Amino acid sequence: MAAVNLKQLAKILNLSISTVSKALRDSHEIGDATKERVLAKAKEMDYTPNPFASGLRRNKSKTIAVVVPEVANNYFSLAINGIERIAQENDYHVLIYLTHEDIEKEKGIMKHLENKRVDGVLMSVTMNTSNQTHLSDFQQKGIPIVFFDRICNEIETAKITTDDYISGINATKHLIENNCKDIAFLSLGDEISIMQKRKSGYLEELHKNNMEAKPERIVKCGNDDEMNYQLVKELLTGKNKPDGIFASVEKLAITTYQVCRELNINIPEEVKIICFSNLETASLLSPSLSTITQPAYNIGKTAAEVMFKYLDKNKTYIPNENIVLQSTLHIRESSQQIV
Amino acid sequence: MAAVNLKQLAKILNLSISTVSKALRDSHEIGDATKERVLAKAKEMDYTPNPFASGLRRNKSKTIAVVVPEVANNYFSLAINGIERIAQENDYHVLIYLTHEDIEKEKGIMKHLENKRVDGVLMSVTMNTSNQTHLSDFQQKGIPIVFFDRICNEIETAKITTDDYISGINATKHLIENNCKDIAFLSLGDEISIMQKRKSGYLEELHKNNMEAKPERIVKCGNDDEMNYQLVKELLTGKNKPDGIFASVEKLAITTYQVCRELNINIPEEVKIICFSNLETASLLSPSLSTITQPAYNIGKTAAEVMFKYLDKNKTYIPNENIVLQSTLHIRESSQQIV
DNA sequence: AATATTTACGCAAACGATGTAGTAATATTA
DNA sequence: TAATATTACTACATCGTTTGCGTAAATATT
Repeated sequence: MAAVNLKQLAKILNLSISTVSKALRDSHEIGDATKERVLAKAKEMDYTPNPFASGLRRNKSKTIAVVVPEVANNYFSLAINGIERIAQENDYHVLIYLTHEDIEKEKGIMKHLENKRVDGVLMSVTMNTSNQTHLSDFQQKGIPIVFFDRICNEIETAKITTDDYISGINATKHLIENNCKDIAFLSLGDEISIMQKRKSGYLEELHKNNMEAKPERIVKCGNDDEMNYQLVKELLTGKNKPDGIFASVEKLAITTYQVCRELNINIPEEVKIICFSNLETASLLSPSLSTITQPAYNIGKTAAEVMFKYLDKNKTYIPNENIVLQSTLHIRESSQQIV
Repeated sequence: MAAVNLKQLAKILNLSISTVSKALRDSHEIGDATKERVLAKAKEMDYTPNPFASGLRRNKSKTIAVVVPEVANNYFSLAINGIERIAQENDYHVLIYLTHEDIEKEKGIMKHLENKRVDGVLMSVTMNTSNQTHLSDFQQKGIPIVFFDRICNEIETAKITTDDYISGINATKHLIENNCKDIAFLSLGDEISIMQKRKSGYLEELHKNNMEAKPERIVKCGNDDEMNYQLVKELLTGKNKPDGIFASVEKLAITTYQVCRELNINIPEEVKIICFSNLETASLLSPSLSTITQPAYNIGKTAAEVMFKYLDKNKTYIPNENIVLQSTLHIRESSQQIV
């Protein structure tokens, strides 16, 4: 029942503990015959090294943490998929922590991780993470962080993102080409990097087309779905409503669909919609939803690969590096002018 | 930079290591004044115990593992959400492992976990997990397992499920009431418990209505989406197609929607569809999708709660217990007769 | 005042694996 | 043949915490 350890193995084999340990790690100090004997017995007795003992001794946890706002989210769950794949390939374990967009929870989690429980952290920060001292403090402890998607520019390390600015331009351009004259941008807080970039693209493209960027057309949504619903409803109620909506994240597009359904607003006739999304059912929606789709799986995969590139070399310091993957534009019914 | 440990704390406080350790754990052996002094200094120096050292000493990892087929799946991601919540409340960490429906991967993961890396495992087995010796072997090592959703009946422990049999009956009944005469069941392998129960409900209700259960109407799908697409396409091609489809899992319903779109089959006019699903956008699909929705978050939450109930008492043996939560039927357009 | 008890702390042995330093025995070389 | 190198192993300290036991001083009991 109890797990077998080196001591027991050594006694049975009539060898010393260190010999057995070295034999299992294929050390040159041990003769081939002995190695085979040890390996066979170890397999027979189903020996696996105690991770706490070796972790303590070697100061390696063989574990990385993934810190994300949500998991019940198509983007993040795909990213986790990619991360887990690479971690398994590297014989690493993956701890998962959810912040639920709560900056205090994020701080608490980082505090919990400071004591060498993990060899590295892959993270996407909270929409409220403006101050990042808890992250730089964390780095000071000698544990590397790699950011993906929601990055923290002020922290020096590798950052995996998508071409949010270009995508913001393209999405806006597409709406304009489909005859939108008054485009609203549904944002998710101002703090985070991706919002700023997506919004910049939106503003830049409006500017390029000599369209006015009205402040009231930038709707700052948050983590409260009910409140978001009200905000979008306000936006779409009454005469003076926009004829195009660029939702910066998937859930805001879904909210918009729900509002339109309630208010009996026809998409795309009255208002056209496009959004960042990894929704599998985008093409099955009514109407099918135009999306900018991020390579979520690859983002996670890449983030993990970069992390292991440094962990393998026992480097705890990761220099600044920006890896940008491309999103793809999927034009569907929700954003197209009816001809 | 390097994390502070007990030895350093003790030296600074001019106390022995054991006194510091006991003070931090609020032992009665230590005087109040000393305790305060230690606590203050520990906080000041940002001390946190090394998890490997205490894990090794106490034989406790403060970690549970979640083993599931997928994470990019609305059901499992919600369940993980619930699990993570309870784990955080109990000051536990959550390791995540994905089997991708691969029984060999499942075996490998369990082997990895045998060495006391975790205090307990919450799992939903692979669709191919028929033989469960790797699970009973695992239990023998003294680490408790709690199953949720995809349970393993042969293993004695707590199991959290939903009322799949009743739901199977209700879904089938609903299709029959909406005039379906020839209902197909899209299954995901025969091995797993939930499939058997859902199918039993389906068969039972057919029987009750004196409807023939044709073997060719039970389509055994798998993990390969492309192949599933072909299977569903075959089912729906030609004259002799069913007029109702009961998809046992969400992704098969989505596949069915896609096939119907390609073949220009009208839902619900030509074929009615209902499925088990936690899809957030079910009501926004075209047509909106009728679902049996499982309380995924609560299932995860309950599984974790049961686990901690035993872990708190240092019990590694969890007796058989079946906790059944109720799913809810959401009737939408895809399954209703047009009047 | 003598003894018993409590309080408050330190010592040292674990937990299991790892790696350095040491030691016989054998092999190689001058 | 003696000196040196190599091989194949063992002993032991170490990682950072925890915890049973020991003990001196303070307090309580008779």
